[in-house]
Amino acid sequence: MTGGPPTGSGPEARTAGPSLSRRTVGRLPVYLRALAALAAEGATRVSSVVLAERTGVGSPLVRRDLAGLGHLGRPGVGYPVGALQRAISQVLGLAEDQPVVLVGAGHLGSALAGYDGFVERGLRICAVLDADPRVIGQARGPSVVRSMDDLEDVVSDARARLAILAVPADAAQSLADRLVAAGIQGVLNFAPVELTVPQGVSVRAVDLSTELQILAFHQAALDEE
Amino acid sequence: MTGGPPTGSGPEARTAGPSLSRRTVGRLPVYLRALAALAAEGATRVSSVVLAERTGVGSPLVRRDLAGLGHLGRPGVGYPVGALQRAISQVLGLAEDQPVVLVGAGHLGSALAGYDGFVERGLRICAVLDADPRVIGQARGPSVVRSMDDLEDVVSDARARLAILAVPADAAQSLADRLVAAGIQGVLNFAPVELTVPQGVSVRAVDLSTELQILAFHQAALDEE
DNA sequence: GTCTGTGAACTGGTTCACAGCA
DNA sequence: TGCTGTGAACCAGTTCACAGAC
Repeated sequence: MTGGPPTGSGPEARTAGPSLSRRTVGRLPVYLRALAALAAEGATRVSSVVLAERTGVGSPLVRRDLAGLGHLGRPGVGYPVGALQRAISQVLGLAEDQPVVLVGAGHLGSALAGYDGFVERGLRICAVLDADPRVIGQARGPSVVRSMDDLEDVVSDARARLAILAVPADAAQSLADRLVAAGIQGVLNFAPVELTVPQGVSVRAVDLSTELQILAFHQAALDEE
Repeated sequence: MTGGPPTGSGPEARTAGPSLSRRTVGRLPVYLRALAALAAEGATRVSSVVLAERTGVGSPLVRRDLAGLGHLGRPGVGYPVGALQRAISQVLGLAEDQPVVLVGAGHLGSALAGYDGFVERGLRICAVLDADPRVIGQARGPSVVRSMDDLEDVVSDARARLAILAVPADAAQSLADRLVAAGIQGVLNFAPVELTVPQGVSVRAVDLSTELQILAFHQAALDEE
């Protein structure tokens, strides 16, 4: 996980500051995933201990995180699964579907375009763009690849605020600039470069090579004993 | 991020404990990436301030992290780029190539198989496996897809310790069990489920949906002002 | 008895500020 | 003068432990 500087004033600068820390926000989607599984199993209530087991988080921390969402839990009973799902979705801004522009229709972009997990959680890929004329017009998941020239139009037509960058490293910065100029406020970057963006725009970086290297360390550490 | 308990006694329990903290290890690959770029530009020395600018990390922290690798920096001069690259690769266990087994040859697996970034940093995909008979025998990057039945053979033949799981959620846990039984010590998991593994095995999770949801929060937070 | 929410203690990680080497 | 390495101060985040609701 890299993630760079989240770029944007601290979470405490908000009205009636719910004071959800960076780290807490990072765990909310994890809870959401576990809650979806519990709901599918028919559970209607869940305790902090069960949620801890399902997520690997530690029950005191689960309680502290969830307490920040408002008084949803009932002592002696637990948390209502449905209400908790709604509360987390609300806080994450996923109460209604959020359009996402996917830039890059290579292998990785194609994988993302076809990923079911997004739409289930309020994220909808509203367009797929690529610069290669040979792939324009082809289907990628439910979308059809459009020309990179349409970037600005696509962003403003869909009123998208989130974008995924799945392009080669050398194209990433200039595309990020165009996305931001078009109104994008959050970029999920898969290119192995550090993006520079203005204040108020947030970037999260997923560098596959970085993740593997971190794993390699643990393995190397094991050896050394 | 998730990643579960790094499983294994603390980093300080090692011989001549270099005491690299979890967070520091997570930043080392980021430095490595910046150093590769600097080397490509012909730089032979770099200061903590420049490295900070290139990575977004903050120069005091860069110095503290690098100090943990041994006395590589020269006051008034900076750090030698090549030596720093070697030192980090060494610590990460990437001094010589590390074989990685890729499980799953769907869209995501195919993207990973063709990703150049791995081999440049000491990670080599040594085999690609899939359960679907229709894709067995097809090329994925430089590899040919083999049957999932070969999993145990592939792991032991290559003496692989690292694996990437890019399979549907419902297949992930049982494949993880097989990988671990075959000798894998680190798993990079792309399936949106929490894996359970024995002590001594480390897991890092990359959940694409989770990343986007975190971004969505920042964007939602902006609105609220 | 069970389980939440939270003050208080604690841990680890980051920044500061500066001593010392080139 | 420029820059590293590091003790000391600082801060965020986590765990502990328990009061109080059910």
